[in-house]
Amino acid sequence: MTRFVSDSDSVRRQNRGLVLSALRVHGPLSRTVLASQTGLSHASMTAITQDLLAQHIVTELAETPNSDAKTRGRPAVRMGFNRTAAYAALFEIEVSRARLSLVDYGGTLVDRIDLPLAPTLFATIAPGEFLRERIEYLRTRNPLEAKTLRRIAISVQGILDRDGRSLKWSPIAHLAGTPFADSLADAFDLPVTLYKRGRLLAEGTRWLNPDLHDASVATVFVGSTVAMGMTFPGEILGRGSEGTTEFGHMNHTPNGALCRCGMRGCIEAYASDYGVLRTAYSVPETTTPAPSVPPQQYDDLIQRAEAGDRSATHAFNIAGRAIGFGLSRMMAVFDPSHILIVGPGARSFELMRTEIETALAGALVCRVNGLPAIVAHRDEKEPIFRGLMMKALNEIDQAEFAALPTSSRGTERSAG
Amino acid sequence: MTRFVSDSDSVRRQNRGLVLSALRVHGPLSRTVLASQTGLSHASMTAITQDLLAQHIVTELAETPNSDAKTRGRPAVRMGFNRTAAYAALFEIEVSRARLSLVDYGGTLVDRIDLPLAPTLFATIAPGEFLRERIEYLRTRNPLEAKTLRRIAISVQGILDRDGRSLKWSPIAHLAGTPFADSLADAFDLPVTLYKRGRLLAEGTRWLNPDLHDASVATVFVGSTVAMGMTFPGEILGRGSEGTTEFGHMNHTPNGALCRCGMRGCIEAYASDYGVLRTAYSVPETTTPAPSVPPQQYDDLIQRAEAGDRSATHAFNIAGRAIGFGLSRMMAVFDPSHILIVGPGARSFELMRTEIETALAGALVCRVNGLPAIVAHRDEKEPIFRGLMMKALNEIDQAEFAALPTSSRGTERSAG
DNA sequence: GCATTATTTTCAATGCTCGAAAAAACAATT
DNA sequence: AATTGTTTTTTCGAGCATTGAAAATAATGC
Repeated sequence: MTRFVSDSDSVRRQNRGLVLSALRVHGPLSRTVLASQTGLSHASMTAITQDLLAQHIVTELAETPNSDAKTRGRPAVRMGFNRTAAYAALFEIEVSRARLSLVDYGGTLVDRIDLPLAPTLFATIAPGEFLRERIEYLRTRNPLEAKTLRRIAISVQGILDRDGRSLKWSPIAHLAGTPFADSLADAFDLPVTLYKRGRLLAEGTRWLNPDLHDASVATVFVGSTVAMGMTFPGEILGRGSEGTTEFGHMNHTPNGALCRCGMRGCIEAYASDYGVLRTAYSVPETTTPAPSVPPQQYDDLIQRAEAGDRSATHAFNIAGRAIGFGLSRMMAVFDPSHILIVGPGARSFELMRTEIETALAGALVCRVNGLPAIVAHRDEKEPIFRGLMMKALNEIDQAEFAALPTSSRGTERSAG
Repeated sequence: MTRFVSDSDSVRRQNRGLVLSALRVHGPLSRTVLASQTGLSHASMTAITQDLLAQHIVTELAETPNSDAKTRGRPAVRMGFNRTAAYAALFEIEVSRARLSLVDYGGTLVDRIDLPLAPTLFATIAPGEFLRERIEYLRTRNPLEAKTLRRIAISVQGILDRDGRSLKWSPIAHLAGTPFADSLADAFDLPVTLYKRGRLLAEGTRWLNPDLHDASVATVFVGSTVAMGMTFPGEILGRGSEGTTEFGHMNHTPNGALCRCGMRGCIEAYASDYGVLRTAYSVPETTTPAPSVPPQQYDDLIQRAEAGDRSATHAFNIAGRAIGFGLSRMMAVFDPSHILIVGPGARSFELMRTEIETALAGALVCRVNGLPAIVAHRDEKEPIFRGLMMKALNEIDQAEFAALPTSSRGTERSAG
């Protein structure tokens, strides 16, 4: 069932959620602005903010005695998140590194731990155990915040099962198949959620780039892997597995180059760092890819190609072709208005551009709707973190705080 | 904005919609069953059905004096749609034929007109004009029903614009670019909605096959074209353009066989009737496809292949390969639990099965999640009609009848 | 005719929203 | 210093849809 009975409870949840959502998107707002943004009446706005204040979810901002913009009338009091209302622990797990961050309800970083990840690590210690220890450490280092820790959110790479409770496959060694999310949930008695990295990248990029809010966007990561997330117009944050793809492992050429995943002909096998290097150095396509490539080596190749080196430019042409046909094929199913190329490979975008656009031009959807706008952004770390944090905080907003019952307004109503 | 303010109005709309939806899915139900199906209380059920009865949207069924199943207690009175509450005109436009049906609110066919469509027709007469005349004719032939005609729904082939108001491209000659939906809406002052045929096929198949309700399904049409629609678990009917694809025009082979759409290497160019015939008769891939293929010719080829004819089986292998790799590539974006092959080409499914499954087995998603269940269904006309009808009736349910205000219950409340 | 049983309705309470009017808080003017 | 104007925020009563519990209804079985 997707649709449920609606009653006064769901009305309250919906409208409180609307208010928290508006604050999440726009930052601190006055009641009047909040009313017009959400579409609620001023009367309801008063009632809702009174509740949120009483429950210490938001606070009235002590406005700076800002003399530069004096306006007439009663001054607006802006409401902002009470940063101590909740905390979230955010884990970003990648192939060779991990990072654990503690953020407050307002979205400010409180503490952070960086962890290198040896490929053999999870063969030695159970992932759940390892993560539990790190979070425990973070909690002892921040005892005050630990008390109101409300959620653990984890960014992972690979294929999640339908419930999103564990990985069915992952490029991160020895991680798939272990029930680390559930063991963390048990250990800390907190909700734990897994998110696919490529999808967080897409949603995070949009948070950092509000123009993309009314667009449909395919955000492609190009680097040590190839991944893609989709975002749809209007929706602030997709629910469930919406927007996740296995783009990097879409077939490009039947029986083609060997991919790290073990299959043959994946886009990643041509367009990721190891794929491009393999082509450039004429290593046979069926050679098993190394677990990781030194960033320096990849950068050097880009520089060589930019300088005009034949085998290097050829390799990027092949990569662009793979990405281009992949996008062209994806567009038969999802037709975005914008395509973003993000990650280390974005630096080589101009080297791939012609091949990508040529491939796209061969798609009927593109002939009919025109080419989508294609833009490259270098940095991927910031949007991934932002996406993960926004997911976690939004979950607290909607699933926990919006659902809270009224703090018994109007106690002395008995008289009449 | 996707989310809106919730108030008592939206509560009523939601819950009335829930009731109408339950009746649409399960047929006539008693108030008690309706209450447990929707999750609403018996008290609310009484209120809602009273309104629906007063507004002549549903009627109490005069139960047949069914003596075989005597039960104790007050007998349940089942509620069913009032068939005269509304009527919908349904147009199915295809490349060489069109069909106009008049259905009542209960889903019963009232009248139907079949129309052959010459390829030059819409060059002679504006599509909007042609459709208007046919509907006008249907209305004069059914004057009583014409009075409560509430909606016109049209099944088309091709690419719709983002609002779904017109076709940006269509295999139906001279149809794209004409604002026939809007001119019909003006002429009759009624809502007119366009739906993509491949998507209706997917949704209609699910209405006829309730097992598929909790599954994610890719429904592939194989015949004079190749098309695909997606349905998602739980959702009764997808909204907007959800579930539409251009699967038939997904690229299979760069610079490959010429497709009817003018592009090269589309799946359709290999797997549709003209594609298979072209391969079987070794016609060059770059030969312009005929506008349509006699069904007999296609059937003959299937029979020859079934009999073991080499060039015929080869052609179906090529077709299966195109469909298989298309599905494998689609699964990087949408990963269904079931794949349905529907249409004339479904008869040749066994000839394509090995190639399809081999291609799917090469996808990482399939290695991880297992192969989806693949089933063939011959008939496509019934599910398309059913899908179109259900779309139209569901729109009347939700957008019109669920949104109706209360018929002022409890007039004499002033006393107290 | 009366007990039993399942369905449906009635009733009072609850909780949310909303429009209109009032109150509050400040700037500008007299 | 008091008054007026402006904008924000709160208060108040009305309206509406939901709900649980109790009552009414309509049949069967004995």
